[in-house]
Amino acid sequence: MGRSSQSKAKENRAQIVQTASRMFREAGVENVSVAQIMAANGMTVGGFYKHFESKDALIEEAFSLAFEQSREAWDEVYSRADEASQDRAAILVRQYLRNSSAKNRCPLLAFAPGVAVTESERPGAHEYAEGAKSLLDKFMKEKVGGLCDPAHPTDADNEALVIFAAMVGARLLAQSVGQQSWIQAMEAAVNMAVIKH
Amino acid sequence: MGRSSQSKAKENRAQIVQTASRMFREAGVENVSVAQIMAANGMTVGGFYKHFESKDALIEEAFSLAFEQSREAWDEVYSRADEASQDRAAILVRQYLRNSSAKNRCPLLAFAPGVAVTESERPGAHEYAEGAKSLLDKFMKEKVGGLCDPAHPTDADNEALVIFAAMVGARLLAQSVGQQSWIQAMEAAVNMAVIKH
DNA sequence: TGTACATCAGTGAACGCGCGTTCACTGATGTAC
DNA sequence: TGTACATCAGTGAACGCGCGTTCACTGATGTAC
Repeated sequence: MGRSSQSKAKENRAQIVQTASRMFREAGVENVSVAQIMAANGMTVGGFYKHFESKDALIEEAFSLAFEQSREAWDEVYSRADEASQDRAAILVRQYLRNSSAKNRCPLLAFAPGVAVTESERPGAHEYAEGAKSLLDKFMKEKVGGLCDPAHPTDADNEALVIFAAMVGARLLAQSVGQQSWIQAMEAAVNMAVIKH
Repeated sequence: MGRSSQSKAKENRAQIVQTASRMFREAGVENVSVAQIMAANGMTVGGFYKHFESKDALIEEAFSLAFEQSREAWDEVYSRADEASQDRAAILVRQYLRNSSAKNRCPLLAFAPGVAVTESERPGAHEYAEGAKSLLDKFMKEKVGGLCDPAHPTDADNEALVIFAAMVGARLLAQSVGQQSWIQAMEAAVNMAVIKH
């Protein structure tokens, strides 16, 4: 087991980020060790630092990748939705609320900071904020046809913001409370709201 | 420094739970050690296990206390609000969104599980779920005059659920994204929604 | 009330564990001639 | 093309650290007489 070729090494690096992104979403950043990530790729822990400066650096890349893939998934939902049919944003919301398996967990929730700490202290805080903004932008673009001016939101902007916040909040509460009837009521409620507006 | 009196010991125990509840909300359960909690009460770590079986047991009590104090705070907001004036739930929502200091952080967010794990694995999961349900119950009671049947929600139930979810989701996104203009827009949006309905 | 003893709240050092990180080493890959 | 050497991706043991927990000990409190 000596050196890998440059192309293989590059491939390994990408694999590590992808695996970490998945494992972080499934179990949380704190509950996944560097050694576990390497083992999941059939490697040992020592080699990790040939690719990354630290675990925090990996967290940043893994966060960015997770949000990127979420954006792609949202685009796919949009593209599958019949252009002429009902509100496409409503379809996204429905998908979002349904799709609560561990593997596909939304990074907005999986990486959410339970507590707010100074940005420099929390690894990946910058990437999380950027990713959250990008998903919100994508939602607003579809819902109200473009980014609103945060300083002067229109009524339509505000309605869309509420639905976005409710969508995220509903899934947070649903997965926490873990009572099926409440989850269904939450989903029905958000679905109703998104259709009405 | 020998034994404390029984009443003093009981007082110390209550202080530990109160201090832990505050520190957990400020910095997160994972980022506060047993030794730190004891030091904050002017004690050393060894005595902790005369009061609690484990850190997990303290977490459970601290969670319950935090939710209990949140319920009391909500009651106080309700009682201060003029009975005859506008929607009292709207006042609560406004308070909730404004009150984002670290010390008063809502346990719904501070203790939110970023990832869903089996209930037995995550300390305090039961207390969190119960606390979340109790706050939702209190909100629904004020907003639609009583607990709705989760299996057959009315339209008013659904609207209240959306506002509750949006309130929580908005604060989660606001503290994460940390961009003041977005926070204000989020608050304006939720305020508008709660007043309209 | 006073005395002798048992109790036990609190002490602080030590233990065990998992984690992030380091390091000397290996051997296949890349490169210069 | 072949050969000699340098490079460096990956290995796996070891280190340092913080944490939850344990334990022998202390001495004021509680209790029995």
